[in-house]
Amino acid sequence: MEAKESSILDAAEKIFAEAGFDGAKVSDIARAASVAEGTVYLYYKNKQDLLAGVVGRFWTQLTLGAEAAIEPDATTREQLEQLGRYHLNSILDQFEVVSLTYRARPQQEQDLDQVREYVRVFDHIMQRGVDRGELPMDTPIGQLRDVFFGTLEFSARTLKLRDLPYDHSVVTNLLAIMVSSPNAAARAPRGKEPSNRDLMNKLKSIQKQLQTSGNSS
Amino acid sequence: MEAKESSILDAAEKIFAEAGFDGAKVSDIARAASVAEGTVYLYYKNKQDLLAGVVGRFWTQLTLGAEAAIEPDATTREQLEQLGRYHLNSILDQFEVVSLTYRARPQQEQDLDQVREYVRVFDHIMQRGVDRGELPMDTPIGQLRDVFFGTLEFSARTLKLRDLPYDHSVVTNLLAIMVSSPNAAARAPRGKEPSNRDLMNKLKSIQKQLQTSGNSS
DNA sequence: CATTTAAAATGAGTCAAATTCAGTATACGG
DNA sequence: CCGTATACTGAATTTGACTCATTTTAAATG
Repeated sequence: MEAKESSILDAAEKIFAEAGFDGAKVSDIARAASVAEGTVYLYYKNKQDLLAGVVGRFWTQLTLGAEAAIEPDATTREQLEQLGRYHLNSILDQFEVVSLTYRARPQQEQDLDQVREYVRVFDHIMQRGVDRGELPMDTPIGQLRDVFFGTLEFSARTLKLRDLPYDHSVVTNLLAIMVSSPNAAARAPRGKEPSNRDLMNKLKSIQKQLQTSGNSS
Repeated sequence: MEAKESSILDAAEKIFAEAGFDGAKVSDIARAASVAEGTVYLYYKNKQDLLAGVVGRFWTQLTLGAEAAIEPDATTREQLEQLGRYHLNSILDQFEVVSLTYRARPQQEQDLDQVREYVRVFDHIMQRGVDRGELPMDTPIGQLRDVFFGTLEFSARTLKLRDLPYDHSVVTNLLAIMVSSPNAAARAPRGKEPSNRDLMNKLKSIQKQLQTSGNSS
């Protein structure tokens, strides 16, 4: 049965989440799934592998959710905000499973495939942004990805530690940092250097002046 | 003996680092420390506690090293760069122990005290920066801390994954983002938007043209 | 020194789970 | 209805953390 496998995963997710990896007994998981202990081992090589199954499914779901949460024709910045909001919300919500991700990646192994796939959602947004020239990229995408996910994950941990709920300012501030805000110039009139727009305007006016001058001569 | 305790820690660190927490047998650690298995339990309540000892010692060392790596009268930005460089180097260097930190923090528990202490090094730098008005703070320090450590940790993971060595650009770019860089404008001439310098040059050339035109007429 | 006593160390034995596997049940094609 | 393959079971095995009765070491005392 196909359904049995997912019933085992459900049971495992529940037990792992409430007891942690070490605290969860395979026998408990088997019981919760209404299955004999040996049956679990027909579907998963061992307890580690079972955890990988749970965690992998979680990240796959997360990828689907993220793709749904992003409006295809929003600006890059808006999309990043959508992803950021979605990501932070999700990992806060399922903090236990996220933490278990580290346990599913034993000693020196590659990341889970499903995590790598999830991360691609970010890469696609950024790539599109660069292609369209919406982003003044002076940092490689790969590095910005670490900024994005690293910051959000650590922020989530901090919020959990302090028992605080989702805080949108985390996402807002992160984006303000990562993407030099489109209205930064308007917001920050204190810089001593003139903005490009200022220069461009002056340039246009001089050009007009030049044309006029040329015509008249 | 005091020395015996640290010899056990040394052995544990070695075995944990090469075999991971689950792979490490207490009997192996005992053997490596030239001590009977029971003796380990005289110093540490259990295997978890032993791991906490190893990890705690690591972060304490890291705090000392960080304080030594920071020049007291450098600017805030310089200090952040020093800490960033030191941090990234260290966690790359002892990646296994850093990873074990997650295992030493079982299910929902507070961070290790030693980690919290380490993090204070960052807070002090930032606080001083704010007090002196060197930083245009529009994001709370707590959030910037998550940006700083989150980014560096994820970057380290990425580098390890790709088998790459320390990359200073990670620190540089992080700082460029966190602290609005003083020379950012001058450094990035390649964006599709013309840089200020480009505009300024064009402006100057047009102006010259205008003058010439004006003179001739 | 010999002797007492406390502290430190030992390692064989206990025990809780993860994992295996010989045997049993179920389903399905002929 | 039978034969066979597949799915399932749970008792038996194995592994390794942890305990504790016993032994060793070291310091204090006379």
